[in-house]
Amino acid sequence: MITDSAKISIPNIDNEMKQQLMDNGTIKNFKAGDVILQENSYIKTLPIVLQGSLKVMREEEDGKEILLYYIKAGETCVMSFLGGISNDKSKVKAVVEEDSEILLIPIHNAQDWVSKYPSWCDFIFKLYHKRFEELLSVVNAMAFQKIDQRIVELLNKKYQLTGNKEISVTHQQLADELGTAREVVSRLLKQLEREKKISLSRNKITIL
Amino acid sequence: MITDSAKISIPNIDNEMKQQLMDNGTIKNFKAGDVILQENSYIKTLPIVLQGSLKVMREEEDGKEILLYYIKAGETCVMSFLGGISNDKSKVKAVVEEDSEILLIPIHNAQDWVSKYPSWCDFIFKLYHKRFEELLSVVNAMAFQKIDQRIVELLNKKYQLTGNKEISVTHQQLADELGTAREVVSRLLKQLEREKKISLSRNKITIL
DNA sequence: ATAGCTATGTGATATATATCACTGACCTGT
DNA sequence: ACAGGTCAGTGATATATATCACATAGCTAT
Repeated sequence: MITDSAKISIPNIDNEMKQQLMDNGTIKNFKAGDVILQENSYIKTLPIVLQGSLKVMREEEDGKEILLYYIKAGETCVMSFLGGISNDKSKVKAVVEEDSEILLIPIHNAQDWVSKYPSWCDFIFKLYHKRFEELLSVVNAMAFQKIDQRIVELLNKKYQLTGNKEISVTHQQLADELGTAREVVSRLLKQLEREKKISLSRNKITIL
Repeated sequence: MITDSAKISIPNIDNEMKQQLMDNGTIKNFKAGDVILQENSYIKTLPIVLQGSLKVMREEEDGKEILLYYIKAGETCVMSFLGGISNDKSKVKAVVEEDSEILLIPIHNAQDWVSKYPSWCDFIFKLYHKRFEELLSVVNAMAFQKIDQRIVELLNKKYQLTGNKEISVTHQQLADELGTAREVVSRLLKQLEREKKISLSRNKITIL
């Protein structure tokens, strides 16, 4: 399958590598809300985000969940990488955040390339490291910060993702991503509005 | 510097690789409590634990901290790996848990070997993955579990580390590792003792 | 325009954990 | 055996968050 080379823009990936990605991968389009990777499912492909973004969540049986990090354009899901190789079931859920175009690479290719192409190996290592630091900051937030600070940081992350100060999200969604209750989020958001840091309307929060 | 080959037992590391480790590494001994890696310090060596164990903590400025995971014999600190390469300051603190013998590898060697020796690359990737999952379980614990459950799991981890049901630890240490207060731990331990799950004495907790 | 749905606002109350204040128990060095 | 330190036990209280219960607001389809 031949895909459009122009679409693949990954930092520090050389042309030979890019050719491999094009020859072996398949491009698919997804809509916001689509689930790319289910918790406890087996992993057969490595998703590389070409456009849009995914969010990766950890989920508890009872439906409670918490946001781990976002996967942006030019990045991939490291959990899929070694998880796929060791034939693990996925321990996380990946959901499309913004409408996305995703390049799916068979997991065995992704593995082979590590020893063949230094730029690929480097790409994977750098991402592992980035995710590791992001997870660390989740741990940090949960251990040392109160929920109001965490809400502010989450809103800022969403702003950075899209560059838009108008964030389309419900209180329930924020509560889910923070692993808390909707009422808690509503109250704290109201407080932030009183402090003139944000303004609230239905399905939308605007950063001031 | 030539070190004793017999001491180096790392799963799936071949002899050529082992020779490299011996030729380029230095063995040092540390006592329980020694700090191997300070938060915010630069990283110049990759520590491989030959005997004993380390614990890796995340620390907040005000002295509050939380346990991330243990590094056991035959393992290394992945945070040091790419952190060292990108010349990052360490975001974690590593403390010797049990008296340890540690092989220190210059960080540039560790990096070079990734492309030269597939077994080394594999070793590093597998560890990244393992740590990733451990961090995930820390996130999980903090998000979804109450402190009493977390104490029980921490005691079990410590038991698995040494194989000894008598655990030498103070309530303060447990509180630090869980990121909570000593009184909270004392009360919950007392409760566990009433339930006949453990028995308490000064500096020691015995799992029943 | 109405019905029905989803999202939000908010009081009341429950619970887990954090903090403060103090006591006594145990250990170590002299 | 005593002094001074560290460790553990525990009441009282404060705080953050979770849960329950309900009211109202805004959107959507007919």
